[in-house]
Amino acid sequence: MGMLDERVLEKYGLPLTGAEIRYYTNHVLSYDQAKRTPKWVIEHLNNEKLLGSANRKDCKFRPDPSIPALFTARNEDYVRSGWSRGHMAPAGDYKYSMQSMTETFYLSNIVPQNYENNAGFWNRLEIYCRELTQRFDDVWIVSGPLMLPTEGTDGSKSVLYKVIGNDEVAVPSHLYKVVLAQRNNGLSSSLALAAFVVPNEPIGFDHQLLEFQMSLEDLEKKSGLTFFPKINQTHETQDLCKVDTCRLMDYKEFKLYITTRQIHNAKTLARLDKLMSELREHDIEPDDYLLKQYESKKKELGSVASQERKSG
DNA sequence: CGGCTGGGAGGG
DNA sequence: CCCTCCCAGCCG
Repeated sequence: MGMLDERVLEKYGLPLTGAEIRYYTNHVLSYDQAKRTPKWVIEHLNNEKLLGSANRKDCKFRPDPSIPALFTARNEDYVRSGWSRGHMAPAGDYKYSMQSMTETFYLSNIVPQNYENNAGFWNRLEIYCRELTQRFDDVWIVSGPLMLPTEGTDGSKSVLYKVIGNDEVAVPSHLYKVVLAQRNNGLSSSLALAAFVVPNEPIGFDHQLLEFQMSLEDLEKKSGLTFFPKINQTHETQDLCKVDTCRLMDYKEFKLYITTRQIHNAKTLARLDKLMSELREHDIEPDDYLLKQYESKKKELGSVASQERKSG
């Protein structure tokens, strides 16, 4: 009887969610076909993987070719929507592989993210995660969106989220990141873990990362996900923020970091001068590395200018 | 590092 | 004609 029912029930198949696990060259994710965003994205980092010359300027955002057209997000959904395309597995984690970096630009790895949050606090959190590879041997990171409920004036709770574009891509209220770091000591190893939940809004330099730490259990309850299920429960997992800094760059450190890269990418001498004067305005002392980049770029652009004068 | 926009070239 | 691509230039 039961067997017969099953056959009848499944005669034309059971509903599919599209949430099956999807494998890419160096990241893995589960996709939400209704929200047009990932549910979670996992990646692995070590110090070697951060070396290389893959460049995000050679990449472009595009629909994930493996996701059915009916369920995919498109660039038009994001452009002029008021929301930026925020990577979950960051492009900057894939300097070693052009193919891997290209795949992070698939919209299956992207959520609508507040511009300032993306370029600022979240960016600094990603930089901190990369920095962990200097002090740990292996780092695993799971990132994704959350829609957390808010409480109304009558005490009732509801989940309310915006959707953008014709494909109605869901805008998350928060983003989470679970960071697992392993240090090898000969035959044994130690684990440290922390979970962070960050509001999808501008977060200034007056906030510390620790303010956004959440216990793994609480995040699991809110997200409906079980993270790193193969961690041995009897093995002690330390609080990452007790064994490491969980400190993000402050304003001056960040400005110096950004300006160094802007100098590296500068294409005119006027731009170069502007960047240097901005540093002075903000009372930020250039370090040796920045000055070296500056001198090198100044020489390069100077010679280009003289070449153009000769040919023109 | 994280992003967006405008304009021009070129193909259908 | 429109659309796509690429590049310059811009911002935090």
